Amino acid sequence: MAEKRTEIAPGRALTKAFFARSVLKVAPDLVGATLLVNGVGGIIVEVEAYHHTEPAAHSFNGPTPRNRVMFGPPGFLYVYRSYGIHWCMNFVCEKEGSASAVLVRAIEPTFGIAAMKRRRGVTEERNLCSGPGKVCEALGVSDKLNNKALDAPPIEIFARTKRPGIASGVRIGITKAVELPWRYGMKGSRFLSKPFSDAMAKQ
DNA sequence: AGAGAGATGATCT
DNA sequence: GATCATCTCTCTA
Repeated sequence: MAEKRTEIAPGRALTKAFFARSVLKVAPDLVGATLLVNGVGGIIVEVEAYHHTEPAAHSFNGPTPRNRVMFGPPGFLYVYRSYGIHWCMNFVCEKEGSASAVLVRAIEPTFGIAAMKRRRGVTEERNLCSGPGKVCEALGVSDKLNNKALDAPPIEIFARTKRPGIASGVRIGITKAVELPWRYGMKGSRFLSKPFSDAMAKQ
């Protein structure tokens, strides 16, 4: 039988103004948007918000060489090395100095699936982009894209055309501010890094 | 299906 | 020297 796919088409291209809002508004608004890097990517199904006022954020202790992009204007990409092995990508939000960002945690692959399979070394689509490190490997994101504008090549982000059901819950893999429910995802998606518990789910 | 451990290196104390 | 916004493999069930 045919596999169920999300029925959200790419809408208009997002510009920096989209990101110049509260990170807690931008994050859920990104669920359902389409992210492409050099034409490869798909529908964002899971993100997390980080803000310099809470200790889980890289910006919590002020600017450093690594996190300086977070302290700049919104609409730029922050890429960092995770556990010495993986890359993770973030969209800088709010206003200059706010040092807030949205971590891209999972994508439903729709464009360039063959390239993603080759880069990841796996064939199962559910395993291509179901985690922040996997997303960057599949989309070819590394520190070379750090500080790149989100509305210019090689990055394209398109608004969603309809609002999906949004689930929220606590963030994954962190040791500080573990109680904040700043993880957002598409309800019922098969491409999440981890399911949302029903208790935390909301419209 | 869930738990545990190893890989691997930049960043910061 | 410790920490870490992760992933994959192996082991037990």
